[in-house]
Amino acid sequence: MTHEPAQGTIFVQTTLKVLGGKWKILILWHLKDGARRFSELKRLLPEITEKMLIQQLRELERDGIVNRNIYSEVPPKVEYSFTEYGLTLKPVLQILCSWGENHLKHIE
Amino acid sequence: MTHEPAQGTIFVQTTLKVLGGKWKILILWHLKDGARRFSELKRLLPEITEKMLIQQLRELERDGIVNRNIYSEVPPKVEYSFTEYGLTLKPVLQILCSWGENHLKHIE
DNA sequence: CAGTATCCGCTACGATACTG
DNA sequence: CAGTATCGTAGCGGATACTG
Repeated sequence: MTHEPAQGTIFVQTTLKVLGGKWKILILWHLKDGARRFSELKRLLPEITEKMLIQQLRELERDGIVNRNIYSEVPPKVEYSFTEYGLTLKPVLQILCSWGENHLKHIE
Repeated sequence: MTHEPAQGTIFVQTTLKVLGGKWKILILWHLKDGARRFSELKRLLPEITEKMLIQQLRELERDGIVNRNIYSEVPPKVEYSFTEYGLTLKPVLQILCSWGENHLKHIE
């Protein structure tokens, strides 16, 4: 499938709107193999602040990419996972990863 | 090819470093079908300022993604195009575009 | 045409403290 | 554990004017 540059611009921008933000792609990367608890994500992304983590998760939730599953326990437990629709992003994540891997080899 | 999440993080971050910046992906999108002059890119991206355009082009040049071809004419003519290595990004751009196209259908 | 050079506002992001 | 609530700031990006 080929795209006219003019039209394609809109499509690319759409994707960028959903995946934009400093942390979203990285968050999704850590969700791609299964659900993660809030605290797990914090541990996996040591640089991120709680504020940013929750903010970006909320936006991904609003865009229908991730689910927020609340377990009514004590202590509280919340897990984030891909929605079925969110799974369509996996090839995107995969190619971003592969390109980066190749680029590291290329520049060393 | 599957990646361990831990390692993969580095790869994804690498890609993000190269493609990061508000305009880079869009600039590359317009270069993907052939060389473009500076003024063409300005016209194709009406929202971008000259400063940002040149800045992002320079960074892409430094990363070996695009070539800057100067024609010693009057008036001056400069064309930007993918390097051979930069062409490896085309599949990435293509998938970002396709996903966005599908997402637009999905949300309407 | 293809840039540079300044100046500056905004907001995305961070640090910290607190809560159900 | 899983969040809120404030407050503060760096630096990304915009506006404008100028140049080879």
